[in-house]
Amino acid sequence: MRADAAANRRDLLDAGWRLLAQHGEAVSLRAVAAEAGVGIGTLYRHFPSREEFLLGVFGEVAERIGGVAAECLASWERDPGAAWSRFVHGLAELEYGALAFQMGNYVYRSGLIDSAGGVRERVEGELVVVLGLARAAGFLRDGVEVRRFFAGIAAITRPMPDHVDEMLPGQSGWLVDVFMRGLAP
Amino acid sequence: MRADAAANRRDLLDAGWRLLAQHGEAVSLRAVAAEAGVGIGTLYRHFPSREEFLLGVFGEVAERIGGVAAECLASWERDPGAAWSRFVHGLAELEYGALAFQMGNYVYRSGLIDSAGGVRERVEGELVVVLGLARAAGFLRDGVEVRRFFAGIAAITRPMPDHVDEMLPGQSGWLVDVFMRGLAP
Amino acid sequence: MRADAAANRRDLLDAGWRLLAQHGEAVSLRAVAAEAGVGIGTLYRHFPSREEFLLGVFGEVAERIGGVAAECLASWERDPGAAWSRFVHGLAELEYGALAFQMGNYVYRSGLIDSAGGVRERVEGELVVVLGLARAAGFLRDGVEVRRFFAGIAAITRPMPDHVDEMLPGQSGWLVDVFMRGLAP
Amino acid sequence: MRADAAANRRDLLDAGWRLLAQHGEAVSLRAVAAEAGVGIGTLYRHFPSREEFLLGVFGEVAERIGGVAAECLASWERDPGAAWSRFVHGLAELEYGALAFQMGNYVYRSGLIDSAGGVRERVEGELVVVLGLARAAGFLRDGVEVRRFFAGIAAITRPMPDHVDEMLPGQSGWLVDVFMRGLAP
DNA sequence: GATGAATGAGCCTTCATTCAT
DNA sequence: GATGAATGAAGGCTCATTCAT
Repeated sequence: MRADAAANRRDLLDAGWRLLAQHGEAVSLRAVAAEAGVGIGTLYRHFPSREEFLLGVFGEVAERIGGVAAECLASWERDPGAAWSRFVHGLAELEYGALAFQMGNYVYRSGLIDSAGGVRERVEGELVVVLGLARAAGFLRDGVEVRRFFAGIAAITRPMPDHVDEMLPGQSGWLVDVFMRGLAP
Repeated sequence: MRADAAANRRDLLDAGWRLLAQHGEAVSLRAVAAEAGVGIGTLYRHFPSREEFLLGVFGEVAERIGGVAAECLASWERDPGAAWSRFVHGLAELEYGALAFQMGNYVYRSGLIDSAGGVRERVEGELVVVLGLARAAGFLRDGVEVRRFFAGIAAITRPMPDHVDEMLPGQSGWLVDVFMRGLAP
Repeated sequence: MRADAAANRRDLLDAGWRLLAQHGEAVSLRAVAAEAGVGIGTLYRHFPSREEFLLGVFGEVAERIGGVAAECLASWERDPGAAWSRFVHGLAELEYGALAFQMGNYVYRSGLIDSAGGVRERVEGELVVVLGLARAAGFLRDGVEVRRFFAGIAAITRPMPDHVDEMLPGQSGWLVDVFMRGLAP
Repeated sequence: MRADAAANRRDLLDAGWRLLAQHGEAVSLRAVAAEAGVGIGTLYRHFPSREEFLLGVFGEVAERIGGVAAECLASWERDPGAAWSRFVHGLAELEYGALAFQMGNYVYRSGLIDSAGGVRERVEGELVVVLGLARAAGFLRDGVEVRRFFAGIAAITRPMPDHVDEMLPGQSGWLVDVFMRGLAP
C-alpha cells in the first residue's frame, strides 16, 4: 500500500471513531469521508461496505484497548488501586459504545468479526488478564464475565444527546464510577 | 368508530414503544404503523409529526413509571428492600432508554415537553418521593440527583443489539443490579 | 334536499370559491370543508370528486357572472362608459382565474362541463350580449372573441402570491386597467 | 465526468423550465429528473433543495432575459417599433410566469435571491434600460414601473391548461398584444 | 345525511453504494 | 489510487378519496 493510501486509511478510521463517539450510530459515511478530508470513493476503496468500515474502526479500538490494558499492567505493581481506576476510566474514555453496539448487530451474526483477524479474541484475551488481577486484588467481585464487563462499559458510554451533557455535566463519568463501585465485592 | 380510533391509537403507542425499545431511536414510523396494523396515514392522523408521536409514547411511559412508583410505595412498609429492588428493576424493564434520549434531544429544548401536560414534572415528582425513601432506608447514598438516576436507567436500558441478548442473556438485568449496588451507600 | 343540506352545499361552494381565489389552485378539500364548517365527508356527499366540486363552484361563479352582466345591462342606458368599466372590473373582482384554469384542464376534456347543465354556454351567452354593446359603443375593438376575453380576465386574476401584493399593491387592478385599455379600438 | 455532470445540470434546468412553463408551479422534482433522463438523486446533487433548483432555473431565465434585452438594444436603431414588439413578445415567450411567482413566494422573502448573484438586480437593470428607450420612443406611457411590467408579463404567461391552447390557439400572444397596446400612451 | 377515521399514493429529501473518469 | 457524480430505496409527511358509525 502506498504511503498516502495508508495515511488515508488511518484518517478515515480516526474520523469514523471520532464521529461515532460524538454523534452516535447514525453517522453517514459521507460525513466520515468529509471529516477525514477524502472523497467518499476513497472510503469505499478501503472498506467495501459500511460493515467493513465499522469493523475497521473496531480494529483500531481494539488496538487502543490493548494499550490501556498494557498501561494498566505496567503500573499495577506500583499502585494497583490507581491502575485499576485508570483502566476502567481509560476504557470508558474510548467511548466505544456506539461502535460496539452498531457493529454487533449485523457484523457479529455474519461471522465477519471472526474472519477479520480475531478482533474479539484479542480484546477478550487482554481484558481477561486485567480482570483477573483486579479480582485477586479485591477490586472486583467474583463471577464478573469479561463480556458482561465489556458490554457494560459499552452500554454506559454510548453517546448521549447534547442536551444531557448540558443538563447533567459529567453524567458519563458519574455512571462509570457507579459501575465500578457496583462491581466491587 | 370512536372505539376503533382509540384502539388504533393505543395500538400505535404500544407498537411504538415496543419497536423503540427493541430497535432503537431510528425506528421508522412506517414500521410502527405496520406493526400496529394500520396505515401510515392513520398514525399521522393521531400524531401529526414524529415528535408528537414520540411525545405520545413518552406519555405512556410516564404513566407506567407512575404505576411502578405507586406499586413501590404501596409495598414499602411490608418490605422496603424488596420494594426498592422491584422499583429499580421495574423502571429498567420499561426500557425507556431509546425513547428518553431521542425525545430529550429536540423535544426538551423546544419546550414541547413542558407544554404537553408537564410530563417531566410529573415523572420527576414521583421519583423524588421514592428516592427519598430509599435514601432514608439506606439503599441509596446521598447526593444522587433524580435526573442522574433517571438518565442512568435510560443509559443502561438503551436497546442493545439482538446478539447481546443471545451471548449475554440477562445482561440488562445484570447491569441494573450493578447500578443499584453502585448507588448504595 | 333538506334545508340544512342545502345550506351546507352553499357554504361549501362559498368556501371553495373564497379559498381558491385567495390561495390558488392548490387548496386542499379538507381546508375547504373546514372553512365551510363541515366535515370532509359532507363535502364528498355533495360532490363525489374534486372535479365535481370545482365544477360546482364554477356554477356559482357563472351565477355571479350573470349578475354582473345583468347589472351592466340595467345601467347601460344611463352611462355606457361607467357600465362597461364596472362590468370589466366586476368580472375581475370575481377572481375566477384559479378556478377556471384549474377546472379546465381535466374537466373540459372529460366533457363534464357540458354534461353539467351547460355552464359554459350560459356564461358565454351572457357575455356575448355585453361585448356586443361595448363594441357598438366604441369601447371594444372588433374581433375580440368572447372566449379570449373571458380567458384573458382569468389569466390576469389568478391569485398572485402574497409578496406580490406587498411589493406591488393593486397590481391586479392595474392589470385589469391595462387590459381594458388594450382592448379599446 | 465533469462534462457529463455539466450536461446533466443543463438538462435538469432545461427540463425544469419546460415543465414549469407547461404544467405550472407544482411540478414534482421527480418528474423533472425523469424528463431530464436522470435519477432523482442526481437532481439533488446539483441542487440541494427545491428552492435551490428553482433558483437555478430562474438564473437561466435571467440569462435569457438578458439575451432578449441585448437583442432588442442591438436592433433598436434600425427599427424601434419592431425591436420593442420583439422584446415584449420575446419576454413573454420565456413563459417565466409560473417560475417567477413560485420563487418570489419564498425565495424573495428569505433573501436567497439576493445572495445568489444579484439575479433580481441584474434583471431589473436590463429591463430599466429598455423600458426607458420605449418610453422615450412613445411606445410606453409614463409611470409604468419596471416591476409591474415584469409581473404583468408573468401574470399573463402563467401556464394555461392545455385545452386553452386547443380552443384558443395563440391566446398567450393575443394577451401580450393587448398588454402592449394597453401600455401605450 | 353528517361525521371524521383510515388508507395509500405521491412528494421532498437523505444516504449507502456503484462506477466512470 | 482518488475522486465525486449517479442511482434508487427509504423515510417523514400530505391529501384525495372511501367507508363505518
